[in-house]
Amino acid sequence: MAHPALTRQESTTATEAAVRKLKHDIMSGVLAPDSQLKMRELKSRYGIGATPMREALAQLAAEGFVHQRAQKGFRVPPVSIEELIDITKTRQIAEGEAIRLAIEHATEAWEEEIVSSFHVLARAIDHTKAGKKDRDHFEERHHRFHRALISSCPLKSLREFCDDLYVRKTRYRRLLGSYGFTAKEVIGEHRLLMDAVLDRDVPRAQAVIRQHIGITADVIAEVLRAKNPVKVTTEKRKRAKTNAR
Amino acid sequence: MAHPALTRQESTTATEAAVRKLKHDIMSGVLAPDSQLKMRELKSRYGIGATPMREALAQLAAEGFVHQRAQKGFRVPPVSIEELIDITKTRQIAEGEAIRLAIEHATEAWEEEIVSSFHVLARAIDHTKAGKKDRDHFEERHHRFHRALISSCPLKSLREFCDDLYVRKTRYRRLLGSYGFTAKEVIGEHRLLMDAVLDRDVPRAQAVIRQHIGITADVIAEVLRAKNPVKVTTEKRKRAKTNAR
DNA sequence: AAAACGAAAAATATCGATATTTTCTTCCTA
DNA sequence: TAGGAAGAAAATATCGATATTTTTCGTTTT
Repeated sequence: MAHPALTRQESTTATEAAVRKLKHDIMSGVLAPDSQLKMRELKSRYGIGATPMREALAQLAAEGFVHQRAQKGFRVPPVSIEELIDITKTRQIAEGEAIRLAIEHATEAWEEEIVSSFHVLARAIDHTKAGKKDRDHFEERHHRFHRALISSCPLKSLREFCDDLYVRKTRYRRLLGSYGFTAKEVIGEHRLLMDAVLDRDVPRAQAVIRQHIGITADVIAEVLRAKNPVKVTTEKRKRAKTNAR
Repeated sequence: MAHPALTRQESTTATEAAVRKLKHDIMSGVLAPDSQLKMRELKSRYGIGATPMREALAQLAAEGFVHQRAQKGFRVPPVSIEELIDITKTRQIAEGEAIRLAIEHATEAWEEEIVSSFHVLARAIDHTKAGKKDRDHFEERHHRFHRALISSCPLKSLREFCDDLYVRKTRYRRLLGSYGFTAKEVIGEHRLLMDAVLDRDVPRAQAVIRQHIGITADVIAEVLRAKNPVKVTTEKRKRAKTNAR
């Protein structure tokens, strides 16, 4: 049976489980940016064989969560301020359009989901103590709220694009641990968003979302720059036993 | 190169070759929409083992070129008018923004690439006889021209999104074989695009690109509807020996 | 007959071992 | 002593076989 290292949830495939866990480990920074992903380590870490491990890597490579070079294996993508800026500006455009469409196609269910996801988010922010588990807890609710804002946008491709950009940016946010906003400020920011959208004020909603996306990125970029003045790329390292669970 | 089954190009991995060929076969309609992709057949068709085949499928599944269901294997994605419309509208928005940015960041190299890719495209259209090889030839040049239009847009994420939408729409175009435009009309359409962009007239360029994207989609949708009044999804079928080469 | 059951067959998912390529060491040479 | 083969070690990519799950198709039961 399959139980070696980590529990494989029932009715789920080994590949799926590996994708989920590997993605999480990359997003949360457990696996450092630019570090090499060696088959040996991955296999034992996630307790599966080469085939599903490789399949998971291929899938994540296609989504951009890992980089691949023929015959050179896989690595965690590096982070760069340039990419953060690119993601941010693109997201300001895409999400601006998505919010406009969402408001133009407003429904009651959409409003309800915004209100309730905001409530849950605000509560999570208040209770968060920056613990590891808490972080996942917060991120899940934060993601849900942002998805809710544009959920009534009828263009699926556009919604998915926004979601992709959201996720890619989240990686940057998470790699920094906490970043100087108080709970009150964070809640306030999101309340502004909710209010503008629920008022169905398109220009204001667009302005607020653009500002929200921009200000967060600015802070992240600043911290990134401070951490690593010139190159962000992590230095070579023999092993990362520390992270090896 | 690119022979029937085997012939793995040097310095290329088996997986990469499989990805390339499988993607082509799906895009060009050699593998019918909604048909099941059986490992046995795929392995022999592309002349590789299970591991790289599976890896290729996983990669294409992440990009949306094949669908996957746990324990049920892989299939060619179905086509639907709804998806075509979704892609079209989203692309009108995304490409409109990308063209605006491209014009705002115009460079000489950008203009040159537009002019030369247009020239090559026009020539290809004139010479095309709708043969199989010719189709690939035309598509390559058509793709190049559309990439050129937005190549000076500084937002990589946005450019890539446009490209993704372009490719997804191309599948619909290709699945229809030819569709009632004369060579002169097609060239004229693209010349309008080129002129508007080179004049650096943002509103006009946006209008033309939106119209260009929309009109093509309208024609495709019409043909699709005619072909398959109710459901587009292909009927079940035991085997597709015809295609199995 | 329709539903329900249960092997047998087929297809998917996974593993362990092997072939291939890259990287690292060591030793030789100019 | 820097440069560079040559061989060893490590890592990647691939294959063939096996375990697991789904599908098929007679057969039985109501």
